[in-house]
Amino acid sequence: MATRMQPAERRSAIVAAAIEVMLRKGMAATTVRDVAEQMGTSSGLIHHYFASMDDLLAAAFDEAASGDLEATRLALAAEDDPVARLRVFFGTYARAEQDWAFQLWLDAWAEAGRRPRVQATSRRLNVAWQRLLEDLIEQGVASGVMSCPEPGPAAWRILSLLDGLALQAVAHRADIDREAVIAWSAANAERELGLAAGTLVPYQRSGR
Amino acid sequence: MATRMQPAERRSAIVAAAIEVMLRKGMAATTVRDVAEQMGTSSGLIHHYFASMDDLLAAAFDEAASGDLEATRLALAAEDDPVARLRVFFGTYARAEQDWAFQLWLDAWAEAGRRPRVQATSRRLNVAWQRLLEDLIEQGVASGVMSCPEPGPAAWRILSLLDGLALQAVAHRADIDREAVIAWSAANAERELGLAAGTLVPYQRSGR
DNA sequence: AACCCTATTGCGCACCTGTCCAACAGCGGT
DNA sequence: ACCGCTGTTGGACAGGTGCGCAATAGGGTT
Repeated sequence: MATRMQPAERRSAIVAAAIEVMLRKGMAATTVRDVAEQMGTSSGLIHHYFASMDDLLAAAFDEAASGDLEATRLALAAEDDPVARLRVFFGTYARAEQDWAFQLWLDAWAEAGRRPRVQATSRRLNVAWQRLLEDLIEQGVASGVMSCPEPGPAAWRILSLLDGLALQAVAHRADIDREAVIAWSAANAERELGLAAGTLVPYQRSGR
Repeated sequence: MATRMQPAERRSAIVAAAIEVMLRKGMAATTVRDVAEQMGTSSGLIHHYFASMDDLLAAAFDEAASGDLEATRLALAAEDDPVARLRVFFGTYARAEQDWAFQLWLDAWAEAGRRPRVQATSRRLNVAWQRLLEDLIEQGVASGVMSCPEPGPAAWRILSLLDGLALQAVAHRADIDREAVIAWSAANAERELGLAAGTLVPYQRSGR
């Protein structure tokens, strides 16, 4: 019998195991028994903590994705200048979306139709990312270093671009020059926000 | 007993039924029995024409997605001027990705990990779209109306942007001003290709 | 009209899924 | 040392899955 744990610890242990399995097999293929085996416990235990599979998957996705969001928030707080913050945002967002992370988002979007709580979680986090960038832009506008008539739609467009690039990177499994991609999307954002070229990414590449 | 059909007809009837079900329930939730019921025949019949479920889903996705590709090719052929063609491309691509179509692509990408043939089909079509746009750009450059140092990456970036916008539209179920989105992405492409502002979309909106 | 070929049937098989639950076991308080 | 609360077990259960196969039926040919 597996050693008894405090409810809070056990709960997060289950979530951690679920994340592990999701990354290995994909969200749709993750089963109760897989998670139990990953933890080395019985399958019944999982339903003692989570009312349904939808619950568990939502919690696991939340944990995995919220981590990136918090990491970005933390990195942002370390900077004072709005432009420097924006620069950090591009760096961490692009890194957060790489490899496994974006595949998880894809799974969540596809699964959203069948799993209400996964859908709710995905939507909530999506909005949080947009709000984060929107606030960043508004700070920049307020301090006069940026100009942007509609921070909301602008944030939304910039995120769309980043997501689209991540999507293409996953769709073609081909290796992609991530640095060039970041540079291009940053250059795009510079135009969008009325910043001078090279402000966000000093090391411009060959492409326009 | 369902009326006997010619192999070719029956095969495409099965594919049509599969598409119907996929659109209604999502690719992952589409089962052999669902498709059979949709056709009003027995489930065994499906395996008489398709070796595996992977096969069937790939064929159905291929049929559904290739349709949009061909429609765009056809619309393109009706124009002579490279710029006019590009304008048509933006209109039809944005329309092709709306509603159900993009959800299908999402399903395909998420399912790709578990279904080899779906993965192969998705990749092939993805490349075809990029090639189509790349050729378009090269024609424009050759005739001197566009300037673009790297047509390949440029096409890839433009498609990323369009896909990202569609992604956000699906993720937020919120209604989105599609015309404004098209206008913005077209304006972006104008910069990318050295075209004058308003060349691709005459009716510019409020946003930058 | 007889016949053959094959499209079509409908069920069986083995396996997997989420969920539930009675029994069990170990830790904390008495 | 005892005992009760509850974390944990492991299997039962009903349903669903892709796939295979012997039997059937119906259209085209002779």
